[in-house]
Amino acid sequence: MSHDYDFAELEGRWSAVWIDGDYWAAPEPPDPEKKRYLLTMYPYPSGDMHMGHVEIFSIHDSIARFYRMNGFQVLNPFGFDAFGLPAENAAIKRGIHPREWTYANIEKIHSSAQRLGCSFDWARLVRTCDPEYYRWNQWFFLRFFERGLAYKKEAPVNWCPNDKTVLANEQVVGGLCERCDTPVVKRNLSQWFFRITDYADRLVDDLELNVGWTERLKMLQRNWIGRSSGAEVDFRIEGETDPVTVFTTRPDTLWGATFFVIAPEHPLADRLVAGTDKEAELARFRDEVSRLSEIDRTSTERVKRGMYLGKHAINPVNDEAIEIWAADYVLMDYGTGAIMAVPAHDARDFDFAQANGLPIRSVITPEGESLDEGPVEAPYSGPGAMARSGEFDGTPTEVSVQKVTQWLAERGLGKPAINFRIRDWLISRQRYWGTPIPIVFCATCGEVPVPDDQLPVELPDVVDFDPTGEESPLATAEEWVNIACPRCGAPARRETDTMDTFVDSAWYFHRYTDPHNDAAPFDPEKSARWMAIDQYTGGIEHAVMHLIYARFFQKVLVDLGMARDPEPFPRLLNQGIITMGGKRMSKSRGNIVEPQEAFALYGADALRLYMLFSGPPEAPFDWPEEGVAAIGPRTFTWLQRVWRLCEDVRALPVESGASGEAEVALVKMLHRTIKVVTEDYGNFSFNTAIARLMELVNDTYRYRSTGGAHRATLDSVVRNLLLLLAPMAPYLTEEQWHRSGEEGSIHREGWPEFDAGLAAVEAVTMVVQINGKVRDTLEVDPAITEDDMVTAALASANVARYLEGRAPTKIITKPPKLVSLVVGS
RNA sequence: GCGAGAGUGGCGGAACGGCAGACGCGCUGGCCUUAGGAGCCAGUGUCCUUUGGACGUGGGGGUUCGAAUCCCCCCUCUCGCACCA
Repeated sequence: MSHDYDFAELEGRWSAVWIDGDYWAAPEPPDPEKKRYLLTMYPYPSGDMHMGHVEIFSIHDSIARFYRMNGFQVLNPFGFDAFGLPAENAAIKRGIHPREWTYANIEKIHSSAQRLGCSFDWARLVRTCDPEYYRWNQWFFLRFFERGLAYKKEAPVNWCPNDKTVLANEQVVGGLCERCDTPVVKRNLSQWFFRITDYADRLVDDLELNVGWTERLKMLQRNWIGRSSGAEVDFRIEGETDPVTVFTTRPDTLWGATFFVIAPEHPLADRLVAGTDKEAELARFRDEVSRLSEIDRTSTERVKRGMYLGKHAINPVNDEAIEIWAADYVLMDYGTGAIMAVPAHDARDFDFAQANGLPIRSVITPEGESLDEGPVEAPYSGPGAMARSGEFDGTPTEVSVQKVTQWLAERGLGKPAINFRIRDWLISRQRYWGTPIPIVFCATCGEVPVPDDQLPVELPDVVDFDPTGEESPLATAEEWVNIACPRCGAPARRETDTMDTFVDSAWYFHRYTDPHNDAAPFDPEKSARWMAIDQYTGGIEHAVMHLIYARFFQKVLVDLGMARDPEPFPRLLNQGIITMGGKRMSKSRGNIVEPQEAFALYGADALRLYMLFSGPPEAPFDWPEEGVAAIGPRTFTWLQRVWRLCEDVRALPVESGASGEAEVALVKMLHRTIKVVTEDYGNFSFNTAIARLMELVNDTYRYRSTGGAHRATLDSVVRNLLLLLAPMAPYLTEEQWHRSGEEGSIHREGWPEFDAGLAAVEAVTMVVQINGKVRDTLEVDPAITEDDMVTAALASANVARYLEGRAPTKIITKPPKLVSLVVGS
């Protein structure tokens, strides 16, 4: 047996043992009290794993192993988010099938994850591009369709001219395509949507259940859903029979409405100008607006533009006739596409009123101020008392919104209303590599769902999957497209769009609980045994995509009777992103670092420790310029140091040395280490856990270098050190565990326990402060009384020197660590 | 513009109302070695001549016996939303 740390040899050997022995299989059924479902976001196979994956898998795997050693029954599954655009684009570039490219990458990541020592339950591996998986996407689509939660409508949608497909709102970031950064344009298309807006309220309310989410993430979702409550108010329109409804969060400012604005695209605009000389002007204006890009239109720098439509609206609270304008700052797809403009109390209305010489009337008086009779200098949108509002004058903001709304409702002029920013989830994609939407279009029957027993609708082997921009590549598979209508048998055509891949990831965590079920997506009973997920780990970049879609799906599953928990992942750990030169690591930027070189030079354990030691899991991590070489000095040499310590101890004669003061000190250090390292694991504070273990190793070396050789003490140190290190460095610890003659895997051992007496410190450093400045430190018994502390402090020569004979006017004691003396100057 | 978070040695980071800089990198020195980009041991915030002391956590103010930590203002950076009525 070699005595060197031959990481390559031992890591290869143990990896095979663990995998062949199915070491990480979750017990079935689990004990409900002892179960832990630990999930990490499954990767997209766009190549080999990169350092971002290495980081999150290192964190996640350490958590999983820690729980296992603490006696929990752990489900720790893995899979691949295998459908999607990059596969197709790569395939087009290389002239191969996306499937080929995808499976090749799955192989790479699969083997890298095993090489890294991830303790996934490999038998549960899920690949979303397998028909055995995606048939259930189709099955869910049909359930959604039955309940009216999936529907097709024509609407202006986000179109990425580069990827030649539509995108959901969540996939447009700053007006650019989330994947390729191309500016997105609007196109009017008939598309499939999931009715996520029906769940908007629950999605906001239930955020509170996610106790293990950061406030930041909850707020991100809250903002994205954008719930605002207020009132809908009906305005009569000159020359129209039906009133037009506006949405406002400030019905208390109704008396200050001095004009009325509708979106240029609003159908009312056409009717108002029909037959007047303004017809052409409106057409021109609308054309100008439509040619603006999303980015330009939403720029706050831009001057708001609009035109008077020549007609008036009647303010229902005072029957005042106010001008109706069309303006580009009012959006057709929020609220009702029409607003009442209150320039005195809304910055946008104020800007527009000033630019167009429209009247401005203040109707809210800030607290403690009287109504200003002069011209309004700036909009005031804060709270205050109502004014110039008839019977409501003096009503404060806290109650005015509610009172006015009620007053409107009683007169049939309006009602309470809630508006959301979130839009229905657009799930159609005009691309090949995805789940076919299981719908058939029949001339007589319309949209006909594919019957369950005909699922899966398998993806045909289309040769030309280059997107045309007009039609999904699936449309070229004539034999596949043209089928008989499942209802009437007449010739019909299949839907040729595929589903957004975020549908796949919206429920994959349920599939893991029952991955081989061929009669249902999963058995709800099996799922209920493991759900909800006890700890989810993954990137923050999914804050408003995957994490909202999956929460939505979960709620639908609850409504379908297939799930119990309202929230799927109440605890979520977002790892910090890995950057290189300050830029996010990504395939498209070409700054990906793959782990193979690190595996070869330093091994998986050193790489894992390097990632964990770099800082807290949530902190961003900039990959160093020296690259992989940084692993050497930071963690590889330390692992060698641990290795040598183990070998050194084992070479000592069993009867060597005698137990004395030095041994007791070392044992106490060991127990303190067990205590704090256990706490650190509990807080996912791996960097400090490693620091504590380094201190233990340093103390042990110091003990050896000063002649210490008590074998029994050292054996205990080594044994516990290995156990504490095992979740983070699974290979070295397993090897040394066996070299020490232990039976069985270290990863199936129980977590070490500390002796409270031994872990307690017997002397603490007591600080003596005078007027807040440290003047002396004394070693004292932790059980010291306050009186003894003061006595000891006053007995200090240093303290006496600073007191210069003066008696302290105040003495503060914080036993046993601090005495603070206050003296007058 | 609105909202949130963060600023600590040469570097990654500890501490989060009680000895600032744990641990590590880097650097310096010693030991060992035929040799070392190996290993072991020690030192390493800045300034002052010292035993010892002064200063020090982006800047300014405040609360407190005591502030990196709590509060207010400002600066810088990062992230999110961006005409959402």
